[in-house]
Amino acid sequence: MVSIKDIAKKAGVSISTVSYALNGSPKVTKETSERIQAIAKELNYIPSAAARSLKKRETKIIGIYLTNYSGAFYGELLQGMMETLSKNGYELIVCSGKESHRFLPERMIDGAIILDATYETEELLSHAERGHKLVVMDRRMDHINISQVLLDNKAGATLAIDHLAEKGHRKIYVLKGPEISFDARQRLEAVQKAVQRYSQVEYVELDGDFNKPSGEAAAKKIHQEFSEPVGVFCLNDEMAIGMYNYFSRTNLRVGEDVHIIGFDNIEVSQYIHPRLATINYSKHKWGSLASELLINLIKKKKPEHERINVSLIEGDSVRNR
Amino acid sequence: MVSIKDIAKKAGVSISTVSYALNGSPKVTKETSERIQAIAKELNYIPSAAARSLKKRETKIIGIYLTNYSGAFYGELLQGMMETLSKNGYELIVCSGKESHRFLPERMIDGAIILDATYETEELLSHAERGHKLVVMDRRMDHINISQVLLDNKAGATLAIDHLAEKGHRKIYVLKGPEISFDARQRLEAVQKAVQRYSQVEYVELDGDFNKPSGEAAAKKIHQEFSEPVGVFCLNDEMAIGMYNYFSRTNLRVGEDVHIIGFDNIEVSQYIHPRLATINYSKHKWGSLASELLINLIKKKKPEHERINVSLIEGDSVRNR
DNA sequence: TCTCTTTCTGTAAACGTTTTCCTTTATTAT
DNA sequence: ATAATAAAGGAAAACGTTTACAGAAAGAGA
Repeated sequence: MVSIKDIAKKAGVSISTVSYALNGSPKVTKETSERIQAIAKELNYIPSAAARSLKKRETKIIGIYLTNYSGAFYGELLQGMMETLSKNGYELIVCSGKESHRFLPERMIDGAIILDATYETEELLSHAERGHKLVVMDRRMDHINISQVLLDNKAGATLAIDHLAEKGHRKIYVLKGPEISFDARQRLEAVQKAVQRYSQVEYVELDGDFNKPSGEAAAKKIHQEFSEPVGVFCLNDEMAIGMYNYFSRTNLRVGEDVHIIGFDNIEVSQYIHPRLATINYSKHKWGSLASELLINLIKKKKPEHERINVSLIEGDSVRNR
Repeated sequence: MVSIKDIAKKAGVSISTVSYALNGSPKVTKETSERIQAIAKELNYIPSAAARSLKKRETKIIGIYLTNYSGAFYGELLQGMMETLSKNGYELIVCSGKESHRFLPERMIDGAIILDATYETEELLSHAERGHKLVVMDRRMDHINISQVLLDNKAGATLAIDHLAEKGHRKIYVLKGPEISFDARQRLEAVQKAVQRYSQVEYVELDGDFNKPSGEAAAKKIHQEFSEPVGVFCLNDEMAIGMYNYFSRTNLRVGEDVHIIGFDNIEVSQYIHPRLATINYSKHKWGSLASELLINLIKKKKPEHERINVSLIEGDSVRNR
């Protein structure tokens, strides 16, 4: 491996001069600098990331922690992150797998964005305490080294319940999410508050885990006790898709007997039939804002708390009762 | 930052003993070893990834290069990679963005899997020449440091054309992919060979770029010159979805007037109506096999060339003429 | 008692950079 | 001619590990 030492030898200068030249420092003449650059190119020199980051104590890489890469959802999010990060000279690496937790404390990365409910808040806190910079997208945290950008889950859930109620539904199921998910908890909380405003609606909670099979299971339950048209708020679209799967094998029709609204507006939602009513928000903006806050934090700015707005998307899966 | 030096001081031993102890070397007594471990924990010691990889010349991280994270497709693929990699003590990082190209030569990562047509073959070759280990999934390369695992595009494309022909279609459109894509080129080549076997079919090529809008554009063209039922082979599912979008706004019906078959079997394909006929393969296996070959390569084994099998999935988007 | 092993621990070099602080040389002012 | 200043480059320490090698202590065999 050719190092800065080899260049120095060949150029007849010291390694410090080479380092300065390669980093465009004004401490070295333009001529020597150019000569050194030429030699570096000629020798096919490539700096060692390890050596540099050992010395500089930075890597110019930031990590995003995800539970799973489950398709549709993350594409836009990551795209948004990438854009603002690379504008600021950073690279993004997607970390997954238990071992990748070491990236942050070992300083493989300069900061991290967290969207992984399985990452213990305790652990995050201890990282922040050591001086690492974080942005959380999936929990509330208050710390000098942590910014947060959360979805407006309450507004979204309220929008969904109101939509069902306005369409005349008197029996409303809510398909819950996993207890571990902050978004699920917030949405459920808002739902419970919202239904209180409609004294005449019958409200039933069903267990779910944000995955399709739990949607199918819940649909089965609804099917079994079916007597009149009902409304269903699935706390995410994924489970709503599961419901579609189940009902397609029955005599119950979505948008006629069972009126479904989801949350997230994932890609599939617009292609299924009937179009799924859902709560939408810009995943791209969510990602880019998170990155922006992280960069600010690294630049020693104050931690910030932001919120992403949501809106209702109507679809034929919810119609008048 | 607490380093092994601090531990050594506190334990009253030398730094080498600490290093040995922390790495479980048999050169140090169990007692001292345990004592040192305890002190390390107490001081909250965390090794420096940079220092270690500078010395050991390895990072235990491998990178996957992707053009874009476009949802549905990559989820399973990455999952497959993660599983086999973490079984072998490696972490996976997803690299994207022009700057991330430096990860490999700078030895941020021990090896890379390539699925990014914009990565120049020249560049890959020069990396391999320097001794870096690669697995390519999107091109053919022969080199002592490069393994490859490719889809059986030819079989897939042939299956698709045969399916349309068997269903009695006499006019067949093929919606091509971008010139830069190896998969697109291979599929097209196989199509051209396959249609020759059906002397009575009229065969027309349309330009596409693997994205939805190009599917819509092609659909428009088909619509304009429509006179009788036709078959269409979209070289990927994404473009087929684009066609559905277009035709849903016309009087032409998919599965009746326009018979569409795709390639990839992405998640959406099974939810759109009518179900898209397509060519399927295991993305999970593709990913895990690629990882396996890379690990073999790193272990100084010989490069290997593997192929992923494909199969036909029938759907109501293609019916008898 | 002496030497030879064996077992444990320490010394120091190395990995490839960056950066602080010097030294040399050339330039200008006096 | 001399001193003061500026400009360009070099020496060396530092970042935090790993590891080849050397050394010391202790027990065993003669």
